[in-house]
Amino acid sequence: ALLFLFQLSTYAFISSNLNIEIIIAAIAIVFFFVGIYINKKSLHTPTVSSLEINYNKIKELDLTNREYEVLKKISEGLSNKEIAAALFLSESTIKTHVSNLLVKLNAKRRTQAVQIAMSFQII
Amino acid sequence: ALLFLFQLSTYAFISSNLNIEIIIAAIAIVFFFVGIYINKKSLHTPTVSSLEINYNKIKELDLTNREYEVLKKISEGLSNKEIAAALFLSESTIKTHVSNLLVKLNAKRRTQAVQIAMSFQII
DNA sequence: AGCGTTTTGGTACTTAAGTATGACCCATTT
DNA sequence: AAATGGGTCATACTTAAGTACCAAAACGCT
Repeated sequence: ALLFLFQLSTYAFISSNLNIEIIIAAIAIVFFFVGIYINKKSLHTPTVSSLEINYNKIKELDLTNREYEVLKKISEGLSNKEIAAALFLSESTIKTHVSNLLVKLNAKRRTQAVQIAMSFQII
Repeated sequence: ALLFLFQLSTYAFISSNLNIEIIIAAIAIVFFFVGIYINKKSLHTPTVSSLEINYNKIKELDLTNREYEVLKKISEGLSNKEIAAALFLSESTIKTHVSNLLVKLNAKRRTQAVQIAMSFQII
């Protein structure tokens, strides 16, 4: 893509009879933004990795889909009743999931579960 | 600086008798790296700020020192009893602080308080 | 069809969290 | 000296959270 852009620039210069300054400016601007684009791509990998979810860890912890869904809702600050309403389930079911969740995350409380989940980068 | 670079490019082209492709390539490369540099500068500011604590927001929320200390302990996943032990206070005192904290953060639960505090970047 | 797991839900219980109110101490401000 | 704000702690109460145990429906898999 870069090579194509470069060849396009050369061709545009040879074939056109535009002002030299304008051609140079155009090339400069294009490659300026190409630089920005490439840089953003390469930077996003390490930057986002700290925000990316470690799916392997989720499997390693043996969290089921529902348990993980509940975990995310807990981290959003929802009560069991609110989670139940959000997922169209009974509060009993949420309590079951939460209880299993705490065991798997080795947490005593939901607040600690959130803390542990963040340290594992699974939320 | 950018304008200077641009003018330098134009001057280099006019005064030299180098191959056109080489000139274009040189300009492309230079501005490509200028783009990377500018992008890195502008990206680094918000990246770091997302990890910094917004002390103005703490004042704005009218949180006292103790309330803020308790908030941090809550975010670490500690129970009221554990916070009391950590700060050498009674559980009653912690409950008072937590209650005031929830009002000031407009939260219904401690988990929500953590979520709100994170969104305000005060923890 | 049978097996294991997931998901769901219930009852009964204990513990933690959160609210409301009042009181006291201490330092700072008026 | 009196008022103010921060911090401490208590009692009494309500609500939420969490545990233990059980049971059944639902799902994927061989």
